Amino acid sequence: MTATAARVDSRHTPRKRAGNGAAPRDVADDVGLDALAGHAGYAVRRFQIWIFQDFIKTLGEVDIRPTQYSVLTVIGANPGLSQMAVAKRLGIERARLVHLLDSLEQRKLVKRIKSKEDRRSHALHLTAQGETALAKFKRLAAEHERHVEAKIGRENRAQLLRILAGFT
Amino acid sequence: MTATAARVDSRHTPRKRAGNGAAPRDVADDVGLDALAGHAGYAVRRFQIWIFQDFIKTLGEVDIRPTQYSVLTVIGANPGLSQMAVAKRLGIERARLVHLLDSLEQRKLVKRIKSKEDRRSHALHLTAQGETALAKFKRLAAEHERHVEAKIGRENRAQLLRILAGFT
DNA sequence: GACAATTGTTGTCGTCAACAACAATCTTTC
DNA sequence: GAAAGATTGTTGTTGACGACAACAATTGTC
Repeated sequence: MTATAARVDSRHTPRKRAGNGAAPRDVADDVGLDALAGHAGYAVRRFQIWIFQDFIKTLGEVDIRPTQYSVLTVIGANPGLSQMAVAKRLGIERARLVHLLDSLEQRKLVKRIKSKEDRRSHALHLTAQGETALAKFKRLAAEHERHVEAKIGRENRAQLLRILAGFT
Repeated sequence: MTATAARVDSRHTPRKRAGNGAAPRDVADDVGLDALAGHAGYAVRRFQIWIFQDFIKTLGEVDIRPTQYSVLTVIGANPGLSQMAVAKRLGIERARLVHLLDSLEQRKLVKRIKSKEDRRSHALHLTAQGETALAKFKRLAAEHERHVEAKIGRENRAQLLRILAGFT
């Protein structure tokens, strides 16, 4: 007689599964989500939460979050970019990028160099320390990608990247 | 992969705008993102931002955000659930659900009914008003899904749902 | 040279996830 | 049956993040 809270008051509960007489194992296991099953946004949101948590955990030893990683990667691949260019490319506000760069600059990973051509802007570069650090970050990120493969399957991950290639 | 990756090629198409404002397609278009192209998390994040913005915009006339919609849908499909059960099923904190329900209850869409079996918990139900409102929300959400199809293709959307079915 | 636009910066506001603490209420254990 | 422990709803804080607005310095345009 332990199924007090676990048993859903099934007076008005619509029949979702036919004849499933199994005992409820956990509270939310027999809660139907049928209406949400067909929504792409919900699935994508849940997946994105999972993938970010794994990224944060996998890169936890170096204390790098996904947004920081993307900033470092873009700067590493395109040295000398302005803050505006980086923000526009990554789809983040330039106001937000200020704080991100403050943090990364304090950690001696990037440096802002006053541009000669346009004295309003800063040319962004990785420090030497930042380059070696980014190499390590990339190895950990590759490990994270393997976690993704293990989670959804190698072929499915490839299809996902193909489907969403237009958003990068 | 070292510092030689300064690949801001000479693809400078100097299409300078006329004195008119707002020509957002110049600075970042030729910035290489090669390193991020293979990262599933980045593509998923960008896609999730797009899909949420379209959802918020499409359901803007009724002022319903994705999380609110998911809460209403789950309650509508499973009346009498406790807050704990809803939170666990949707993967949101029960602390967060409190504010969400406060808002939805103020709008007369849901009601908390003190449970008789477990006087700590609340049984969640849609109001009559909430049920008719949810029907409208679902029509708008279906319209949003058509936007997704138009964006990534009907077949790709179906594959996406299949790949991410385990996360719902 | 006057005027508009851009860049980096600072600030505020609201959303969201992650915790921590608490009172009220079960549940377990002795 | 009472004490100890766990659960539920609630309040609060913290930090990451997106959106916006305002500002000084600088650049471009007329």
